[in-house]
Amino acid sequence: MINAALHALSDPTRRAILARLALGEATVGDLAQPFAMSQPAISQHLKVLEGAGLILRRVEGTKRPCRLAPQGLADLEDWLAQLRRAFETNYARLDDLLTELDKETPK
Amino acid sequence: MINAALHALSDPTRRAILARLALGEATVGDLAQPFAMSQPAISQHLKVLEGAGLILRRVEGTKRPCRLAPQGLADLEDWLAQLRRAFETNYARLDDLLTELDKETPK
DNA sequence: AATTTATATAAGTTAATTCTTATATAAGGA
DNA sequence: TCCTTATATAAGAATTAACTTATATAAATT
Repeated sequence: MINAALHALSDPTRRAILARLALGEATVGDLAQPFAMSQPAISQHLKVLEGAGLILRRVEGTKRPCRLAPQGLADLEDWLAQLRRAFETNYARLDDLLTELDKETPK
Repeated sequence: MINAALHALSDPTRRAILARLALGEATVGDLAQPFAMSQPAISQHLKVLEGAGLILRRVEGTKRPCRLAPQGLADLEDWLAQLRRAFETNYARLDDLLTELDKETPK
């Protein structure tokens, strides 16, 4: 799932869609409007975001209002936190060592 | 910059490389070894990671030891935290709205 | 019932990505 | 110096991604 999430987030248009959704629910039309891009293109991006668990949609007549899915960030946060922990436990010594090496090579 | 970072992270091989580097410094050869992939392929991934500010390299004779770039990690965390806040505030607001709607529709 | 509105899906195109193999470069060791 | 090791770069092939236009569907409006 982290793969789907990061793939979804790697596209600037999709990130802009998320930013817009942070302001509140929006329909596909609302979301498409600010972009110089066709409606199907936006629908395709929304499918990717939904597949990654980053947005939710409901049915309201012919509209499909979208909103952010807070749970969708959890896996990504876990992954990043894990990377951070490993980094912290394994790099303390290395950083000191590299600093020392720098001092030994003055100029 | 966040664009380059997220693009870099969208590839599973590159994420695996970062995970390996979280355990400590490694040369290109070290990094290539666990993968069923040629050395040039790994070098190309490393170039992407370096360009995204996620790794640092030093020169040590003919070797090029790589390590995680603390700033790259920090920037990512900041971005993700910001995204999390956006997700949460929107969720809270929507929650309030739905609660209000509930009150207005008593049973 | 016919038309319009909101969205989805299909098919095709172009461009970007990720590999490959072949080759270049530069430091280390015999 | 010659050979080997470690890595980078170039060029090309295969795959995937991100668009497009055309069309389908289903609810809302007239």
